[in-house]
Formats: sequence, structure tokens, C-alpha cells
Amino acid sequence: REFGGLHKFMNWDRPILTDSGGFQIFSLKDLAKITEEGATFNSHLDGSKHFLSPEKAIEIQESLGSDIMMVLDTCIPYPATEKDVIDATHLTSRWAKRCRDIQNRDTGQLLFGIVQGGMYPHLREMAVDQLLEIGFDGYALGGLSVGEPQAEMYDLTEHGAALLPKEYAKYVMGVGTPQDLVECVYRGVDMFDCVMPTRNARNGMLFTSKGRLVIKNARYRTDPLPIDENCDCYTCRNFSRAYLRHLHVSREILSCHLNTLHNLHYYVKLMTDIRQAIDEDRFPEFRRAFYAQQEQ
RNA sequence: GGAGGGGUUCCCGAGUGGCCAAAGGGAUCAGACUGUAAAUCUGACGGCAGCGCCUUCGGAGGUUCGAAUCCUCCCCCCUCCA
Repeated sequence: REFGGLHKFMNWDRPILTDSGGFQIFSLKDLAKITEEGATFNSHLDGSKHFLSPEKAIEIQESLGSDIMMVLDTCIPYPATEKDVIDATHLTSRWAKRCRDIQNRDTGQLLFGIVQGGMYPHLREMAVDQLLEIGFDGYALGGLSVGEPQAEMYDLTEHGAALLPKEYAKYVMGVGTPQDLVECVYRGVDMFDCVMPTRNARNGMLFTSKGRLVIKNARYRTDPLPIDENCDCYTCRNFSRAYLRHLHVSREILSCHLNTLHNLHYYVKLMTDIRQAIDEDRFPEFRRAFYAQQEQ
């Protein structure tokens, strides 16, 4: 807040979505302990103890001034027993209520609820009912792509999206690959967030209109072509695969930047194209063409 | 000329009689990455088609059931003294 919020701090005037920390509790599993009150965990950085409650998660996100805040939830591991899923899902709903109750509606920030329920459709339905009862500005499907088979994730996404009122934004958290985006949009999803374009860029895995390209592979050592001949991003307009491979192999930080730029451009373009295809009422064709383009 | 140290698989570098195809690192090659503990992690890495065999630790001999490891001679490199 003392910086004037995230937008001013990073000079970004477009929408910002902040997560609650629920996923950190999940990924820090051994370092975290969950109680009714909230989650206690040790920092992986310096070992210091921290406590995160639903109220605190909202307070932090309000001070950051994001446009969309997420409720604090408990992301359920895969696989999980039905009893564990029931307990965790109820807890998420109770936490969601606390988040909604303490939220200062005057900030104009939106708050999204998160549907858990593990891999059990009937528990997902229960979670949706509980969240709709509280009432949020948008709804997310959480606890997906945590190790379950792809088909299961698609089924649960389709199932979950169908349960949510169509006037609300539907957001699948943590997804996904380009194919996942196409498939989830096909099943009714509006929003995504994922580390994949940025992390994979840093690790040398680039997305192209024809599929994946691992820039460190020896075959690109002298390749004068851009990453993707159909891409008009800064990286593709200016640099060859050979040079980008050199940067990656040489561990030049510029490699991370150029690759990230490209992958983000790819993702943004993919979603832009998807929106356009939907607007023009030809998304099924777009989806078929997407698969036809993939080389491997 | 004298004294000492050293040459190991692509590179650096452990190993000083059997458990050694030989630690570890690098390089190389390949793979993974899904609400970011991740510029990270995993695997392969002498040859051949298998727990097997073949070739390898500067070179050539030798000792031994068995040597990268011990002995002899030779070649090369480094440091110090003159």
C-alpha cells in the first residue's frame, strides 16, 4: 500500500490477478501445517515461521490493490481419499466465507471463489453449491492438473464449468499447455494462469505454431530460422534459433528474457485467436486446425 | 648437471594390488517442467545386441591367481637448486 499498490509499483495499468497463497501451502506441504484458523508454514528462504489465514490473505491482496483477488483455499493433492477431500473442501468453503465477509467491498476489487472437490464430481457439485451460496464475483476450478490423468482433468473441467452460472467468469487455476487451453475453452472456461510459458522459456522449451521446440538441441546449432516462422514477436523478428541456442547454452540471462517474451507472445496470441474464432462462431474449426498444425 | 613432483576415460580431477570401465565436477547429448521453493531437475555419457564379452589409466617389458595401483627401462611435462 505504501508503494501505491501493484499497478503503480510496476507501472502496469492493466488488470492484475493475485493468488491467495493457497497453492504455496500446497506446494510447501512438508513445511506447512493447516488448521481451522489458517496455515502455518516455514519460509523456504530463511526458515522463519509465517501464519496465513483467510483474513490475512485478503488483507494482503487488498493492500496490493489487485483487480481480482482469490480466496485462500486448500489445494488437494492427487490422489486423495474421499474423506480427506470432503474435509478439505468443507474447509475451503468455510475459508471462502471468511474471505468474503472480511473483504472491504469499497476497494472495487473482485473476489473469486475456488471450487475444490478433488476428483469427485459430486464433491465438486457440493463445493459449487457452497460457493454460490456465499456469492462471488467469479469462480475458479482449483485442484486440477496436480498429477491426475489428462482425460480426468478435462472431464472435471467440463463438469465444473457446466455447474457454474454462465454470467460469471470461469477460471481454471494452474492450467496449462496450449492444448489444455484449447480443450478447456472448448469445455467452457474463460480464464487461465500458468507458469508454463515463463518457466519453460527459462528452461529452453519454446512453444511454436507447430509444437514444442527445445532450443538447446544440437540440431539448432547453425539454424538461421526464427523460433517460429509464423510468429511476429520481438524475439522471432530479430534472432535466429542458432543465436538463441547459443545464449541458452552460454547461460546468458538474455536467453531467459527473449525466450519468455516469445512464449508469452505465443500464449497471448493463442488466446486472442481463440476469442476471435469464438466471436466468428468457428471455434470447432479453430480447434481442429490447432491439432492439424502440430507436427509431433 | 643436481633435487623433487607429475603423466588416469573429451577436459579437470580422485583412485596407490582384487569390491575399477575406474569417484566427483565440467563439457556433450537427450528428456521433464501445468494457481512459480524451478535461469531448475532427471537420465545417458569407452565399444558391442543382454547380469556377458572386448579395449582403456604416457610407452615397452616384468612380478602376481589378479595391476591404473608393485618392479625395470624408455618418452614427455612441471618446480626448485647450480
